[in-house]
Amino acid sequence: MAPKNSSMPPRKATLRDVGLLAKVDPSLVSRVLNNDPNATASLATKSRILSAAKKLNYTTNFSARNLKMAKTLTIGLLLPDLTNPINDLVAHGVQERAAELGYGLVIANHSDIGGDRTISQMLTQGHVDGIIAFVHSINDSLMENLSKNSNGRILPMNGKIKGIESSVSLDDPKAAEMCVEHLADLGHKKIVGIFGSTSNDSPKRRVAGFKKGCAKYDIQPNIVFTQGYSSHDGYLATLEAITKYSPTAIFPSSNSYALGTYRALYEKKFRIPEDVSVITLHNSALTEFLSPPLTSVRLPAEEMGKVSAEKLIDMLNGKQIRHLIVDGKPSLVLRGSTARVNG
Amino acid sequence: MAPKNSSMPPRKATLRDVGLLAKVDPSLVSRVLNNDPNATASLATKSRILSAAKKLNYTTNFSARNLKMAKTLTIGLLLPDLTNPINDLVAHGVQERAAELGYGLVIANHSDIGGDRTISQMLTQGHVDGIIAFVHSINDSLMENLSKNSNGRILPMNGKIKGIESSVSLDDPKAAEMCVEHLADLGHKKIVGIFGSTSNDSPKRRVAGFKKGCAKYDIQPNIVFTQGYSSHDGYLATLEAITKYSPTAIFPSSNSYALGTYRALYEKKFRIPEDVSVITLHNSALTEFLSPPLTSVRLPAEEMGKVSAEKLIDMLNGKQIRHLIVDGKPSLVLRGSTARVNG
DNA sequence: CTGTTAGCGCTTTCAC
DNA sequence: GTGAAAGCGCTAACAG
Repeated sequence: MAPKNSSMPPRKATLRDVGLLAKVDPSLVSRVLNNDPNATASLATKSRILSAAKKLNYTTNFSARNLKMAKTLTIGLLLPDLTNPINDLVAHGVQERAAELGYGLVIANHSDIGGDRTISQMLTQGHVDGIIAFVHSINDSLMENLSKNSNGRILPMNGKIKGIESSVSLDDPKAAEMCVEHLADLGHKKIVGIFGSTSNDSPKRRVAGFKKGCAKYDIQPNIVFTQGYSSHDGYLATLEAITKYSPTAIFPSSNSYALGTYRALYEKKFRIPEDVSVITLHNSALTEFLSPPLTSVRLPAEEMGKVSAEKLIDMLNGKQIRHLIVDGKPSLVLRGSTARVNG
Repeated sequence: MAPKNSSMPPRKATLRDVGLLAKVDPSLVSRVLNNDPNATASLATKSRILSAAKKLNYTTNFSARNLKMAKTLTIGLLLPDLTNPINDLVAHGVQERAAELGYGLVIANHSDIGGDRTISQMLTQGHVDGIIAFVHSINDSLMENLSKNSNGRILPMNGKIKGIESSVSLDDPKAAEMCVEHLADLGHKKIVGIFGSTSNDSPKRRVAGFKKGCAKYDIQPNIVFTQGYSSHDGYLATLEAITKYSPTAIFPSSNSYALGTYRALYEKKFRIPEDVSVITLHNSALTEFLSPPLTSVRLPAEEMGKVSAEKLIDMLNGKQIRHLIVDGKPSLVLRGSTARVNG
């Protein structure tokens, strides 16, 4: 109504403003608004404060609170990229559990220019209290340093990192083994697995499961290793797999690889699953919508997000976390990309 | 070496600590470290300060700085989900330009539980100075409110939002038109476009381009509208398109839709491109790796990210931004999903 | 039940 | 060229 000195933001309300309006001290406002348990206010004042806060549209200034409390109640999630469909599941899990525990979440991805800097700044400059880092989002040794410099406020997810004592992972070995079992049940003997370098923990564990499964059925454990983790790497590896092993089944160990596998088989005019069966790890929107839909072994990715959030926050509260595997057995999701072997 | 009172974090160094070590006042340290132009320090002191800072591993406490300066030098990017492959491009663009301008970036996605709250909190609680919001990440009217309550520190990206005076978009109409042109050039007459509700700006503009293209070639502009924006929606729409129009070409207007289109055609045993051609908007890792690779019209998604970052920061500095379209003509990326019409 | 006090770490006049 | 002082908005003892 009154002609305010328009266009310029009416300075955000502070605790002091609320206190003035409610005729109480700012500190009391603080206590009431935060439901401080060891501070009891009369119902009358409480409601006066609450309505004053609402009227003034008060919201906490987090810079001030963070400065005072020397923490941000926010955690970060570092992802290698934004394209992998399981990121969405993981992020959802992290967000949900973090929120339950009173923490906010920010996401960063390392395809960002200067992502290394970005991520370490998030920590050292007090944007977040700790970080959940999808393995290999950034250089392992960088991660190790960061962890050391930050008193271990980094939790590797989906695999271990050398030099860091904590991690949250899934039962990748079991899942990889199940992939082989499924193929073996369909009569496949000529199987090729596609994996990243075993100098990294996650591929190493998947390879182990793959080999175990192969051994069980007396199958030759053929493996093609990739340079990186992209669909293009999966594509190249598949071409190599075809020429080298003439397989009846291929096991690209990630969704990204699988996309490349489909492409290579298409190019070389192999039909899926009539000529070659394909199976991968992790069920997702992608496996559901590929043509043919991609048979996969489901892993509890969202649950991994939840557990990670919980454990990181435990760590921030001084608890020691070791390496742990998220509960929940992998399960086969039968779609259209696997079939009984020909002949 | 020295047995530090282990395990507990050695309190982070502050400006005071650096000042003490360098024998100068904290305020001088601040000026030097920030290259304050109206403060000249002798070379000697300057170097003493710099080395002290390095020795103590000093980093700015952003909570304190933000509190003092009443801004965070951080912007937020709100995405509808983490699965759409163009997000990666957009995020990269935003990050790069923001960094150039001295701003950090945090990402949030609305598949997050309580994402509405999350995102508005980012703003009102001072985590970020402003937000770039991919359209329809959150409810439009919520976005409008948020914009009003935050003095317009929200910039819609990839389409307009009713009630908000600024936005950054791409030339979707032109791109949609080019899709039709390409199909027409190949002799297609029975084309179906798949679009979201035209009550939203982005689909509306794509539909306009589609119709314009059809008119130019005297083609019937058949359209199937979707409920949402997922692959599943694209799948359902494609089934409808097939039964209703028996098309020789389909134009799913997004990558997500296209995945569903592929799936539906596969299920119904239509071959791509022999029986039905498919073309979509936005070139990405997905279009490259689908089988067959998906012909698309490339739009400068990363550039849209850059421009958005720049314009949002302009807004934060008080400049008025209207609705603008990012420069850069769309271009056809020929892959394997389109072919001359049969017969 | 409520107010007073102090200070988190930083930037910014204003002195000298 | 450098220091002193004040204060951003909040919370946490401690009083009363």
